Amino acid sequence: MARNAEKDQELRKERCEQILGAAVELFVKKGVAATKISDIAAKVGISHGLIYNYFRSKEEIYLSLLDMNVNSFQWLLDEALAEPLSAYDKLLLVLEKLYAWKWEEAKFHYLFMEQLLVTDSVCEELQQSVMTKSVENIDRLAALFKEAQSDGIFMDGDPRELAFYLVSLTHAKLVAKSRGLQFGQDESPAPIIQFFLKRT
Amino acid sequence: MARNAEKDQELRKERCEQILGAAVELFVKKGVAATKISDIAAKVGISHGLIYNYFRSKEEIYLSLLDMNVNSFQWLLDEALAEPLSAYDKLLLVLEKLYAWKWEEAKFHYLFMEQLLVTDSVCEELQQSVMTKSVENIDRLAALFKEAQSDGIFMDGDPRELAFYLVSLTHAKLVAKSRGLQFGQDESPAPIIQFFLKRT
Amino acid sequence: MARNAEKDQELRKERCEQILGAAVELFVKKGVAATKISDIAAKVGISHGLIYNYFRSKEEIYLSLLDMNVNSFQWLLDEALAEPLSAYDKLLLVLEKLYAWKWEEAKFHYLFMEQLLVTDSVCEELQQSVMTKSVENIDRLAALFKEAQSDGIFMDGDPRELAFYLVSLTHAKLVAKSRGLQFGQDESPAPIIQFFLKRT
Amino acid sequence: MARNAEKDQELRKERCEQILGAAVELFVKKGVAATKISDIAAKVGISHGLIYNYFRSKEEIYLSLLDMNVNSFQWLLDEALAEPLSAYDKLLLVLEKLYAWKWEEAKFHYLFMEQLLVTDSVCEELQQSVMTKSVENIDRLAALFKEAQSDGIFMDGDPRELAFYLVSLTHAKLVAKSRGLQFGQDESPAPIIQFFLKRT
DNA sequence: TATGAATGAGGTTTCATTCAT
DNA sequence: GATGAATGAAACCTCATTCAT
Repeated sequence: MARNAEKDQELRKERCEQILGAAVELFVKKGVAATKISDIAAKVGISHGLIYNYFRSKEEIYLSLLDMNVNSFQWLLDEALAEPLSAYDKLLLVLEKLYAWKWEEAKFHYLFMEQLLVTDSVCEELQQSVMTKSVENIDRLAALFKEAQSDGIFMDGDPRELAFYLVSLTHAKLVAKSRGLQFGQDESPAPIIQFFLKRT
Repeated sequence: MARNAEKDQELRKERCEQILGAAVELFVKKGVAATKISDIAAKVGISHGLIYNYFRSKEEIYLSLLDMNVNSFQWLLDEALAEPLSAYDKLLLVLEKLYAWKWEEAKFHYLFMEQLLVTDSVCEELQQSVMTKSVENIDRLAALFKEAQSDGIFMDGDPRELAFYLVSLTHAKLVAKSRGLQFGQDESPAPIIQFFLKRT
Repeated sequence: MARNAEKDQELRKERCEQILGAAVELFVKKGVAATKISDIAAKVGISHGLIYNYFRSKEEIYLSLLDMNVNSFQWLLDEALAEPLSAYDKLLLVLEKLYAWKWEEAKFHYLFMEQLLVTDSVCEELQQSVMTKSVENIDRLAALFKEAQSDGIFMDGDPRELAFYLVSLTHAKLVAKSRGLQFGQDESPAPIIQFFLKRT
Repeated sequence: MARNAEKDQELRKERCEQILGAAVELFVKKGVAATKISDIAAKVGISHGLIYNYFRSKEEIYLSLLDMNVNSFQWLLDEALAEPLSAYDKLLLVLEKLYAWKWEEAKFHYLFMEQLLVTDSVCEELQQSVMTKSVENIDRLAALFKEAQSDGIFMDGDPRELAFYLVSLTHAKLVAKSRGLQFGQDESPAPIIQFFLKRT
């Protein structure tokens, strides 16, 4: 009995993840409004009605993804910052972790970050909550930049601005990769760091 | 009695522009699918029915914007390249022109460039035509980078990759600006060029 | 002044006829509901707005046509019956006159007769009035048939039924002709009469 | 848990038939353009949205009916021709079968036959396909007429023309019946054949 | 749990009609 | 008289969501 219930829970969680995975892919490709519940269901291979056993609405799927995504970025930072490394190496680590994200996750993150403040598609309170976390994340990145600047290896400039550019460039590299417009030979995002090195 | 035909034509063109202006703003803010024809009409201050005197469908509005936008970028490059300047200064000029775009136009351009290859929302032939132009544009930018590299002042690297990053960074600066997250003090995009300077 | 007013009246009448002519053609070809006011205007070569200087509504155009058409059939019968001919020859004359109608007029007449009783597209009172005339017309034709039967040359049978068949066959011949499916060699509808001759 | 797949399929087919039945009735009564999807839905007793679970558009409903109808006429001929009867008796059988059609089906057939060549409402290819079948059908009827003529009992004349008249007269009798304008006493369409008998 | 028929709010689009010019 | 921009009611169609099975 308990075993079954436990197993059920696991299956349930797996289904949820399948649904979210399909959804993020479609949301990124076509936009939230243009993605139909039945598209998601078809991608997972279930009937559209079944989606509602796992999520109350399309909105809820979107909000789940949003939340997961911001938290995911937060964890990524947590992990990198916890390492006993120099600021420069921590930044490198962040880059690599970001770059290792599934493309859709990364894209979703970026699109979402961009649209958060302009859009009225997200309810106020959530917007606040996610925005807060988002700004916190940027600030922690900025703190890293500041540290790397005082180490004398990074270029001058507003650390928050530079942090934002780092995310943008990583995103651009991901976009290029996803397009098959692979520039350069290497799979690593490390060269992006070079943009921020001090000129003599 | 017929009205003044010439004036009519002018008014018609003006209405088209009003509609396109409202549309690009909303498309950028909420996405094409989430933008209602009646939203556009309301923004212009006309009835939804009137939109259809000027465009056959929402799709046609989108395609018009697409075409205008790619051409607009092309013209921008044409103008900058025609100047009797060094590669570096031409790049600076491109940056300034890009930055002087209306925010929505720039955003639309970027979003579109990103989604062009991933999406199936644009009909094949148009996609081809716009894609061709888009790639041409990047290539012309890349040629400028190459020139600046051989002048010895720019960093090494695939010129097309760098060109893509230039556009991305400009876009990022625009996004930041539109958010009111103005980093730094200056309105000029010139500092972006510094990212690409050679390190010693 | 008076001259001008008179001339104006004439021009006005001409325009009305142009409009009605275009309308009947389109109504027959595509049905009333599928015919747009702007279709009619385009066929006449005027702007759609101008139609409303001559008719209050699309409905009014339809009703005008209806009225004209029923009256036209009535006149046709009046003329044929007024001739000093045998019943048989009068019928022949009716046939020829019917056949000489413009195709659209004939088609409109037939379609209308068919639909009158089944449809709810025509307001009650008009339906009554036109129906009355229509039945009168059939009855006068039937009287002719009866006369021809008592002359001993026509087949037996309910005269009204036979009269209805006469109209149907004429219509069928017109349809065939309009299709370019001309059967037989002759342009005359006279052979139709032979269907009704007595067998020995 | 999935429901019984077979039963589902059956229910689905039934719904389709309900919809088509309601549609043909309304199309015949008011014309395709004047028939609203919600009219059809209301007649079936379902919501308008449900129609689109079974047909992609109003056009598709119309095309389905068209196809069914032409095929239905073809089958009717097949059956009659397969009987070991004289040409005359086969014609009689065709008449009876035609007359036994549901009124709407017959009316639709006739209206459609009439409008096929005049209209531009049907897409070219389908028009070709249906037209071909339609002409084939008329030709097979005509062959019967020819046979009956050589048996010496039928009047002279182009067999295709006579075949077309046969259909027209049957249709006229059906119209008369549907109107409650029952002429004569009998329910049988047989007397129509007498029109085509040879005169001495 | 799983399905897909069913609903209906809401979007897109059409077009009869009006009206300023 | 003549035009065509403008309106808005009403049609078509979509799709999130519910629910019987």
